[in-house]
Amino acid sequence: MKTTLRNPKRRPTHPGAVLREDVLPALGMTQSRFAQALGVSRLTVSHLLNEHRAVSPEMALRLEKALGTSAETWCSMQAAVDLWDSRQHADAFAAIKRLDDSSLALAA
Amino acid sequence: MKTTLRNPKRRPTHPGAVLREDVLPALGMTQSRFAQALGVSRLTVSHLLNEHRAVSPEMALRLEKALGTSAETWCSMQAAVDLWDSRQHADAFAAIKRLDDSSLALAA
DNA sequence: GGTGCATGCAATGTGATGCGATACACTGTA
DNA sequence: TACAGTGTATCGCATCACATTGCATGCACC
Repeated sequence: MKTTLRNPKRRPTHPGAVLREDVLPALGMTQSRFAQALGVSRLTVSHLLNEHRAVSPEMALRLEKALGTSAETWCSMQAAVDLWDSRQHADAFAAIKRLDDSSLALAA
Repeated sequence: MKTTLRNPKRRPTHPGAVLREDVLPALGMTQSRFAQALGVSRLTVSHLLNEHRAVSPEMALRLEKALGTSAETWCSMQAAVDLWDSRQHADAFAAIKRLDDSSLALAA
């Protein structure tokens, strides 16, 4: 195997999944009312819950204010997904070689 | 006080500052050669070093491959800056009110 | 069956942004 | 003087978050 610490090959949980499976059911709110509470359109919530859109920093702050959860948490979850997705086509970075202290002086 | 754990009120360090003040000097590389090593244009590096551009997930992976530092670290630094910036005009979210368990059932 | 609500999705427009290319100006050094 | 390194401005391109409108489905209730 190539990777990694724990959890080899699964995509990290999308923040939208948490909202869809945990938060909204716990609140007993519809997407429309949740969207109203956040001050965004129904579409924005729908896209987010279906993992068709990422949590933006502003959305993270909205969730923080509405839910009391830290915006950092939402951003971290989103960043994990973004990074995982980017890693999937890591062949784009295959040509990048390590620059360590030994390579710098010589690489003139 | 409104916030938070330790809350310096200072803008978090931009990842570009780390590259500019620590990484590049330690490597003894010019921006142009660093850009070559990363496989991006000179402009991209320059903008990043001057904090005119954010570290994208792809750029974080490039830095990870070239420097050996984890992409998560770069993304976390960037997310901290983004969140701090968004918080500066938090008045945009002032209308959002807390949705706790007490408000849900009644809020029909 | 009909009505209305909740949801998903497509199309369109706007603004922001990451990136590249080109170009120009400034600075320091050979 | 000439060149390398850098900062910055402008254009063009692609992506994306978000709003709006419209349309479709599924479901509950009358």
